Amino acid sequence: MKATFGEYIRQLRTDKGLTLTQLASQLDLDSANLSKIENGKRDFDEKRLDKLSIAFTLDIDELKTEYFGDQFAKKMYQYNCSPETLIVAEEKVNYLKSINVKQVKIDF
Amino acid sequence: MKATFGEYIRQLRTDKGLTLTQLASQLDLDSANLSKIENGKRDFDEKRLDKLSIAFTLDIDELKTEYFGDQFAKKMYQYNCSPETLIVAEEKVNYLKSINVKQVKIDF
DNA sequence: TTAAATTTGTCAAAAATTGACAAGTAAAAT
DNA sequence: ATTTTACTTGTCAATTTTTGACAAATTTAA
Repeated sequence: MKATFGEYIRQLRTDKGLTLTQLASQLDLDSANLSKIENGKRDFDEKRLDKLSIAFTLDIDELKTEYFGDQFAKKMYQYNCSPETLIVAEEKVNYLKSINVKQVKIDF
Repeated sequence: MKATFGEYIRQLRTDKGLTLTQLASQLDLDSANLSKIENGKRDFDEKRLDKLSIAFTLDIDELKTEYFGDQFAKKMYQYNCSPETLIVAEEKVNYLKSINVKQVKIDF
């Protein structure tokens, strides 16, 4: 899956033979705005990820991976970030987890 | 460098023997807000990255790497994203670059 | 114990995102 | 051909989020 998140949704939708209006209603969204989302002119709101996963019986974690991967990619592209950014991100996630573990251990 | 972006700034600042007020003024920022940034209670605004790079004679690209790496890590931690997210992000950056190249070639 | 440095709370202003609708174009069905 | 359906685009007020600013602690160190 290399496409943008918008292209991904469009693929899912057309594969299932749904119109914008049909899917939009399942997502509690205006069809005009869904069109913009699919065309990369608006962001998909993360609070609708669960509805999207239900609409297409997708695993929510895979969906989050697609969604946040897309978000990060857009930022990196926009700001011309080096690939190193992602390695740093990985280190920092681990760092955050490690200090949280400490916190939890201290708290109890 | 595993620390958060806030911890990173604090390190730079104290190493140079600057007070919050002194650095804040270089960044055109309130010292109270800089304190919050260092303590992870507010976000550093990306529009000040250039001022930060000047204040500490840092390479702007390294700084961006730290900054966006931190942003991504926070999101991933917050939403409990799988490490796979970063791989997807990398693929999608390449995808965005590839379609942009096409565009450019078509445009001229 | 006084002064400087840092932290925390609050809130209005500014900025960004969202929802909604109107008006357009494109595609298809009749 | 023309009507209907699907999709796209533009706009804007409303909501939400972020920011700047200041007052009032608390902590640290002279």
